[in-house]
Amino acid sequence: MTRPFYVTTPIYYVNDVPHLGHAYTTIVADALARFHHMCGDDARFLTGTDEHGQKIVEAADRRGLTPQALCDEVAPRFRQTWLDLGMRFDEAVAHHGFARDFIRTTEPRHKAVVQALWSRILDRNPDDLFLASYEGWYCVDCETYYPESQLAKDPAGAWICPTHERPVAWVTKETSYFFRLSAYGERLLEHIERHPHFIQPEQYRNEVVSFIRGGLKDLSVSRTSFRWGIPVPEDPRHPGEAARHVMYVWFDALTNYLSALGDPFASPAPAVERYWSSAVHVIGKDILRFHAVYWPAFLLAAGLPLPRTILCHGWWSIGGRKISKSIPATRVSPLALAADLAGSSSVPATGIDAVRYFLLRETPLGNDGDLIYEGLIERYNADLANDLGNLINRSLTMIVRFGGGAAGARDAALAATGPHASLARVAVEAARDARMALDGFAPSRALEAVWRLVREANAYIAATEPWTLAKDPARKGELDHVLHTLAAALWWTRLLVAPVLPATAAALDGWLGAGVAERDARWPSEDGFGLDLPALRPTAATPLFPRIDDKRAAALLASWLPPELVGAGGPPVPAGGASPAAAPVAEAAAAAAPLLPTITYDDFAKLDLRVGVVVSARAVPKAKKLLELAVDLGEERPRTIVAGIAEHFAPDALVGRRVLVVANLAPRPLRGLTSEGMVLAAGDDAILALATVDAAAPPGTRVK
RNA sequence: GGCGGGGUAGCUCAGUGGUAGAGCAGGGGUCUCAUAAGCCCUUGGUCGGCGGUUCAAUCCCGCCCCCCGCCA
Repeated sequence: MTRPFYVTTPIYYVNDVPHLGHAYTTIVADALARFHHMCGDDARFLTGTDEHGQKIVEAADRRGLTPQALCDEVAPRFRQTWLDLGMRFDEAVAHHGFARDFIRTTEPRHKAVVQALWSRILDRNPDDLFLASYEGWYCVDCETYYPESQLAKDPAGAWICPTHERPVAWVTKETSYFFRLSAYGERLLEHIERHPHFIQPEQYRNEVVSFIRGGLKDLSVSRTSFRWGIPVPEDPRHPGEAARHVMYVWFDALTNYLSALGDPFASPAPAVERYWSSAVHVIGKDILRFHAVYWPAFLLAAGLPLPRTILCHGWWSIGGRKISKSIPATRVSPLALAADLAGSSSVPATGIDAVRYFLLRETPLGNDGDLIYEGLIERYNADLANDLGNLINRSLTMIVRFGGGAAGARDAALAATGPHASLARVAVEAARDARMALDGFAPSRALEAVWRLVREANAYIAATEPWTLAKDPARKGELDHVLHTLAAALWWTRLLVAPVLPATAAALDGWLGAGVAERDARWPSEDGFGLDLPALRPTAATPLFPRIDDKRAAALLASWLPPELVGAGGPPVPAGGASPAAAPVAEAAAAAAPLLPTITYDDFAKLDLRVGVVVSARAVPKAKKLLELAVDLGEERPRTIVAGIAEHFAPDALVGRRVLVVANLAPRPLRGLTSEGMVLAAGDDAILALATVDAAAPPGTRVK
C-alpha cells in the first residue's frame, strides 16, 4: 500500500484575478504533488474557489448579477489559469498519475459537509457553539473584527483596515453564533508540541505558539446581515433562530479541505480515511492564524484528526512593491510572464517552467520573495539557458552526430573511473539531496542540488571531449560509453527537474524517445545511475530556453515596467507607514537609488568635466564589456578612454558622438591600455544612455 | 513595549568552537559538441557593534544597534 500524500492550496477568493501570488502557492503545491507521485506515493492535489460572503454580494450588486451568477462567471478564471499552467483536473490521473480536484464552496458536496461539521460540533460539544451579540469595527475583505489598536486611519481620519486599505464598518449588536475557541488553547499547544512538523517553517510555528499563549478569544462564526452563505443547521435550543444565520466565511472556507474528500462522518468514508491525516495545507503567511488555530480547533471540536502540516510561505513583492490593487503593475499575470519568457522557444510551455523555476529557486520557502525583473532574466539566462537548456541541446546533438542516434553502450569498467565515476557520484548525491530537500519542503534547496548534476554533466563533456573521441575509430568503445553516460545524465536530469519543470521533462521525453509516460516516471533510485535507462531513440533537440540577449532583455524590461515605475529594482519601499492614498506617488519617487552623502561645492569643483567627441572606437579584445575610445577633448592628441559600455553600444555607433568626460580622473591601467578619463553614462548596472550636450559645443568645453 | 526570525563576499543565500563557503555578477585563461553557451582559474568578507567565557568564537553568554514578522 503506497503512502498517501494530500496537498492543498487555499481556495482563492473567486472575484480576484489570478496573479503571481496565487500562482506561487499553487505551484508549490503542484510541485510537491508531482514529487510525491514520482516517489511512489498516492498523491492528491486540491485547489478551488471561495465564493461566499458579503463582498461577493457587493460585487454582484455592482454588476446587477445574482451572487451565484457572478461566481459562475468568474470561477473559471482560476480553473483556467491552472489549466494553462499545465495542471489538468478532469483527466488528471491519466496525465499526472494522481488525482487533482477543484472545489467551489457553492457546490452541494461542499455545503453538505460544512453543515455536517457544524452539526457534529453541536452534537459533541453543544457549549462550543453559542449565541451572543457583539459590536465592533469590521473589515469586509478580511471577514474579521478589529480593535482600534490594530487599525489605521486614512487621510480623512476614518478607520481603515491596514491589510486591505479599505474603510472598516461599525457593526452594532448583531447576534451571531460564536465558537468557543477560548477552550482550545491548551489542546492546540499540546498538539503543536507533540507534532513539531505541524506548522512549518519553524518561524511560523513560534508565531502561532505565542499567539495562542496570548489567549484566544471566542470567534464569531455566523452572520445575519447577508444571506450569501451556507445556512446554519437548525438549532433545537433556539427554534427558528438558526434560519436567520449563514456561516462565517472561515468556517465555510476552511472546510473545503475536508469536503473535497467526501463526508467525514459517513461510514465508510474511504477518501477521508485514506488521505486526511496526510494533508499538507500550503498557505501564505497572511492566513496562518486561520489555518493553524481556528481550523484545528474546529476539527478538535468535531472529534476529527488534524491535518499533518500547515506549510506557510512568505509573500512575493514585485520590484520591492507589495502586490496590491492600487498598483496594477504589481498584479503580475503568471501566464503573461510565462508567455514573455517563452519568447522564441521551440516549446512555448517552457515559459511556464521558467516562471515555476524562478519562483521556487529564487527564495527559500517561508521567506518573502521579491521579483526583480533583471534578476529573473539573469537567472533564466544563467540557470535555464546556459546550464540546463544548453546541456540538453549539446548532449543530444552529440548523441545524434557521433552516435548515429543511438544512446551508446555502457562500459562497466570505464564507468568506475575518472570523470565517469565522478558524474555518477554527483548524480546520486543530487537525487538524494533533492529528495531530502523536497521531503522537507525546501524546493529551493532541491533545485540547487539538481543543478549540481547539471553543472557536473557540462563538466563531464569538457573532460571527455566526445568530439575528440569521434575522430579516432580506435576509441569507439569509449565514445559509446560517454554518449551512454550523457544519455543517463539527461534521463536523470529529466526525472529530477520534473516536479518543477514538467514541460521540460515532457520535451526531453520526446527528444530522448523515452517510451515513458509522465505518470509513470519515477524518482531515480540511488544506485541506478546509468543502469536504469528506458529504451531510448534520441533525436536532435531545439533550444528549450533560448538565451535572452541584451536587446530582448531591454524590450522585456520596457514592457514589464510601466513608465511610472521605471527605476524599479532599486531598494524596496518601506512597508507600512505611508498613508495609502499617497502611496503610489511616494513609491515611484522612492524607487530611485538612494542618494550618496551630500558633498560641498568644493568637492564638486574638483571635477573637471569636458565635452569630448568620439574620434574612434573599437572593442577591447577578449573583454565583453569594454570599448577603447579615442576622445577629442581639444587637446594635442585624443584621449584614450576605456569604457564599460560594449554591451550596449556598437563601436561604429559612437564615432562622432559628443560625450561628457571626467577629464581630470587619474589615469588607470586596464587590459594593457591606459584609460585617461571616464565617459559619463546613465544607468547603474545596466547602461541606459550616454550623457551628452544638447548643442554642438566644441571639444574641450568645460561642463559645470 | 513583549515574543520570534534575521543581520556572513556587489547580489541571493549555505555553514561550523579552531581565524569562512556556493551560485550569480566582476577579472583572466581555454575547448568547439552547444543557445557568443560550456569548462578551468581568479579578485572580493575585521561573518552588525561592544564586552565576556574559552588555549581558541563568525558559531556559546550578556548588552547594544538595525531589518522583518506576530502580538499588545
